[in-house]
Amino acid sequence: MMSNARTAYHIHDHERCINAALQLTRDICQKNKVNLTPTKEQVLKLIWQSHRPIGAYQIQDQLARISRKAIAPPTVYRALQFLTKLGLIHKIPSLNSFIGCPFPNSPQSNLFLICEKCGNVAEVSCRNVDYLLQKTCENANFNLNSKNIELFGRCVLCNESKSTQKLAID
Amino acid sequence: MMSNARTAYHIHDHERCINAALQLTRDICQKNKVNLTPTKEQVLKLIWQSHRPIGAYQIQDQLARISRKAIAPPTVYRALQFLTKLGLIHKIPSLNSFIGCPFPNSPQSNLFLICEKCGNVAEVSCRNVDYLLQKTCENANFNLNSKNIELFGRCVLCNESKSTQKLAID
DNA sequence: TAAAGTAATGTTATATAATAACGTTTAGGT
DNA sequence: ACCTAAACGTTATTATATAACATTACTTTA
Repeated sequence: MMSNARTAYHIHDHERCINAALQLTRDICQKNKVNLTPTKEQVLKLIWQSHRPIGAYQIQDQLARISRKAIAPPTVYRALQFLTKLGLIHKIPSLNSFIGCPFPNSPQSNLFLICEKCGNVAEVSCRNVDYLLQKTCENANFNLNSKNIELFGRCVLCNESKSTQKLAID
Repeated sequence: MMSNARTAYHIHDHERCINAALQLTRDICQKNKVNLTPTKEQVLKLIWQSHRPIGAYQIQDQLARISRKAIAPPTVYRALQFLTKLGLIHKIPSLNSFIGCPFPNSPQSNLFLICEKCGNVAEVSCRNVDYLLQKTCENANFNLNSKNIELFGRCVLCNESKSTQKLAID
């Protein structure tokens, strides 16, 4: 089982998350012989600014501020599509927003642990879950292709500190 | 394990699905002492017209045609919220659309089996999956509240007939 | 280096989904 | 008949996403 819950939900050196994501991204782009342009890299960085998913129009705003010029939605959505195809980011449909994938090379599909209090999202990649869902689908004669698994609840930090809201990242 | 995959993905007497849903709905409204108005009942029927999820604006169109007057989005969204709160319908976030719940009384949360070819969606309610996800969350110190589990693939019918597209309902 | 080709980005407009805020109607209860 | 609360209507707006086409920039080849 792979998970980034330990880091995502605790105070940590987030620069390391960003750098790791960037390095992985460059590797994967090279491997796939696709061009990671400055805009796309910037979008990835913006998505990785925290463990909270971010909406396309928030990205648009921030991108416009950074590049000191107007950015139209298609620019953002193109970058998002590019990164999504490579498995570097995920869309969380119920939040209409996007999050960086901590282990884009994982063969399993991911569960999203979405903290309803602090908004941080961790990913878990788990063979057992994959296997059971596969079996469940087989029972229903359903040929499984892909999954979106969103789990809502409270992360450790938010659970411990009922009253005072602490954020792992802000 | 409860599932409506057998009916949803096969040719069947859909009137029975509709009637069962209506009956359950009336019971549940009575139990909860809430008022199932004609509009809300009509929206439920429209959602249950097939096993394919339907968008709010499709509902709006059809409702307008049936009632021979203009219907504004809030009317539809109010009905959708009402029905959702009672667990009678579900939103499928990745499709921005709504589907009738075949077993609103189930204690487990549901998996959606979404056929990418014919668009029909079946639900599966499964203790094992619930249990495993609960355990997985506990491992991550995550306090699970609710889930949205969307599984994409091919239903039996669409899998068998690779070329000719058959629809269980149309 | 010029021309041609292709990838990336810009631009404009529009489609689609959802909600806010407030006014009006209507069905029961007294 | 009058009051109340729920439901519904109305208007406007916000949020999310994409289509279609123009322009730029980068690459490759002649």
